[in-house]
Order: sequence, then structure tokens, then C-alpha cells
Amino acid sequence: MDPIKVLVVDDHDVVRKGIITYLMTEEDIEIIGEASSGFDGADLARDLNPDVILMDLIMENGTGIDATEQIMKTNPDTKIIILTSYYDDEKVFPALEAGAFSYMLKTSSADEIASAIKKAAKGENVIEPKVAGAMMNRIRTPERMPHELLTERELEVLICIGNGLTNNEISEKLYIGIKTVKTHVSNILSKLDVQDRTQAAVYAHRNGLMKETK
Amino acid sequence: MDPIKVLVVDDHDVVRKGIITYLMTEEDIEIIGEASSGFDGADLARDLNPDVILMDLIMENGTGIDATEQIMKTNPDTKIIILTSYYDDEKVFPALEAGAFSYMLKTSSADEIASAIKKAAKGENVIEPKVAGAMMNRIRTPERMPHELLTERELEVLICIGNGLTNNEISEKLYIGIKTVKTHVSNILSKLDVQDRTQAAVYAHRNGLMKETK
DNA sequence: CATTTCCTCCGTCTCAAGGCTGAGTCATAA
DNA sequence: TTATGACTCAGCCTTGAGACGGAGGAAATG
Repeated sequence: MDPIKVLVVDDHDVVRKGIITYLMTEEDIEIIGEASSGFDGADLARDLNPDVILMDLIMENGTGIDATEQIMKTNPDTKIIILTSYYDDEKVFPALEAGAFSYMLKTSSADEIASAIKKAAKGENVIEPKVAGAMMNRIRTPERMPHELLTERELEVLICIGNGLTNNEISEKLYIGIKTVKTHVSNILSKLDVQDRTQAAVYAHRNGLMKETK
Repeated sequence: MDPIKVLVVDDHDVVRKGIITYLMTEEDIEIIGEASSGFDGADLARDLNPDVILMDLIMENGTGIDATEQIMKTNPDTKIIILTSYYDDEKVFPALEAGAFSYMLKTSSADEIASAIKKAAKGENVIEPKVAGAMMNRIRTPERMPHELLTERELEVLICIGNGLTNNEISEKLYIGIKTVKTHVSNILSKLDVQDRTQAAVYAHRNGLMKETK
């Protein structure tokens, strides 16, 4: 059986070298390339057509999410294993939705990672227990995030609130009357189930709604 | 000359193994131990008395900051090199204040890290250019962060505001009169140079003041 | 001892915030 | 056509927020 062709994408030089050094001792795994950014990783994946990709999420040029989406278009059969430090919801689910095959943490032992690569090549998913726990929570609570109930306009207003604007400033910014702003604010408060604009601002920050404008 | 005795502290198994694997090829560097948490790292440092410690900042049990402070008490001559992914102000300066000797990023090449270890053993600091830039900014702008002007009590109140509490709720939580809360809030608003509590809440979230209670 | 800082509390006053009710327009779907 | 939802705006009303000024006690500091 041919060795498994693996591509390693991580902007941390020591991590990349470390993984590669270790994996070189595995007989049925062959490192065919490495990249230090999401962009380079996507390019290399297209050119080299690896069986498995070890992908970091947070990188300086092109996140692992974007790279994963890109690679799934050009190499739909490639199994992408996310290998990162984070296991919070906001990171995990976008990655899995983008097409990631497995999700490992960097606290995993080198053996576990080698095992995950072999399983991925055979079509078996590997999800870290901590990550799996987060997934179960998501499944157990099918209630959608409250802010998904918001209309586009309400979301705009919520972003303004999250930036500390007053109703008056919002009305000027969005070219609408202050009464309209108040209506939106009221609807937002009831939909998010919070008591005042300050709590709404907190909600926006905690749920990552401010990232685009930060 | 004796080889440099190095201790590696990082909760990411692949990072630790990777660094060690690489550094083993360096003749004048000897890995005398490794730890996967800040607590273990501090214990090992006390027992083994290494010349240089490679220390991650974010770990599951005991942060690198705490471990660094601890180690500086027991092993004041040990040079601690912070090796992490982050180069924002909030991470860098506490580490240097705690007694870190050098500050490297994980994007550094393995050669640079080996070089930093040798320089640290000789008493030369190594600061990553990106981190150095942040330091220069701090020096160029001697204006301290506004929230450093806050008193302890005011900081408590600000945290409450950041959690979306009303003045009334704050007064109950802190066992003080509502008038007192209002006084604190007014002082906070003027010290932070913001107009209302919502902007204060935003400030608290953006400047990482909410991390303890999140 | 004198000064400063911090925490505490009071009264007054103004205004933004937000609840409640109602209503007109427009686009899309049934 | 009718119904529905989103966006818009209005009036009325209550209350919390915040500014301003004043003040006392405790503890650190010079």
C-alpha cells in the first residue's frame, strides 16, 4: 500500500518542523509538502493533491477556515484535519462546516496525531473529546442563537449599540428617525431577551457579532 | 564548555516534541526536562535548575506568567524565554514584568530559537521585532491605559457594567448605596473618557477587562 | 500634623431610554 | 387578492442614567 501523502499547514515554524520530524518516523506516512499560510496551503494542495492535510486555524495570511473552503473546491477528496489550540464553539463549527474532516487539539500527543492521519486516510473521523463535548451541547440545544432571529436592519442597529452609539447617533448614521431606532432597539431587546442596551452590547461582544467592525 | 541545560514547558505535545527533537541536534544544548503545565514547569525548574527555560504563555494548568514569577523566586539566575503565539500588549508586558528574559514567537524558525537559547545563556536578550514594536509603542506613548487610573472599587463597578448590570443591581451586589454606585460610574466615565455606561461596557470588553469573569 | 486619596452618601435636575399602542408603506409569498 | 413580515414613524408615559455640588470618615503619605 502506498504511503499516505500528507501536507502540513501551520504558520508556527516549530510546530511544523516538530510534526514533520515526528511523522517522518512513521513508515506509511509521507510528508509531501508544508506551508506557513492558508493561501500557500491552498495552492500547494491544488498542486500536490495530498491525501491528508494537517491544518492550523489561526494563521497570519489566510485563516484555516478560508483555506479549508478553498481546498474543498479543488480537492474534494482530500481529508483535512484541523490541528489547533482552541476548542470553543466559534472556532470549531465554522471549521467543520467548511469541510474539515477531523478536529484535533495541539495538546494531543504525537501518536494520537499520527493515528488520526491514518484513520482519516481510511475515512474515519477523529474528534477530540473536548470538541465532541461542544458538539453534543450544540446538538442537545437545537435552539438557534437568539441573534439569528434578528432582521438585517436590527442587526445593523445592534452593531451600533455594540459600538456605544446612542439612539440619536444611530438615527443619524442609518438615516432613519429616532423613533424608528427606538422601535428596532425594543425589538432587539425582546428578541435577545435582555433588559437594556448595555446588555445588548455585551451580548454582541460575547457572541462575536462585533468582529467585522473591530 | 558545558552544554546549556534547557527545560521546555508547553502544553502542546507536538510543539514540545518538535522543539526537543530539533534542539537535540544542537551540540551545545542539552534538554534536561519537559513539562506540560506551568505548575509542573515550576517544580521541575526548582529541582533541575536549568540554564534556560522555553516557556509557553497559555497553558491549561498554570499560565506561563505565574510559572515565570514562581521560577524567578526559586531560580533567579535561570533565563526564561517566552515562546508563544501572541504578540499583543496584554500578553507581552505582564510576561516581561514577571521576569521573562526573552520573548519569541512560535512563527520563529527553529534556528532562531536555538540562537535565542544560546544568546540567553550568554546573557543577551532576544525580542521579536513585532514584540519590540509593541514595546516601542508603549514607550513612545507614556500615556498609561485609561483604566489603569481606576481605583479597585471603580474597576469592580466597571466589571459589573460590563456584565450588563444596572446601578441598582450593582448596589445590591457590592452592598453599597445606589448613590455611591452613581458616583463611581461618573468617575469611571470621566476617567475612561466615554459618554455613557454602554460605551464603558464596550471599553471593558475591548480591553480585556472581562476575561476573569467570562 | 497636614494633605491627599479613596470610599461612602445625599439632594436636585435634566434627558435619554425604553415600554406601550397604533399605523402607513412596500415587497414577497400564498 | 390577501396575508405576512420588514421597515418606517408617531405620541404618551415612566424610570433609570448621569451631571453637578456638597460632605464625612478612614487610611496612606509627606
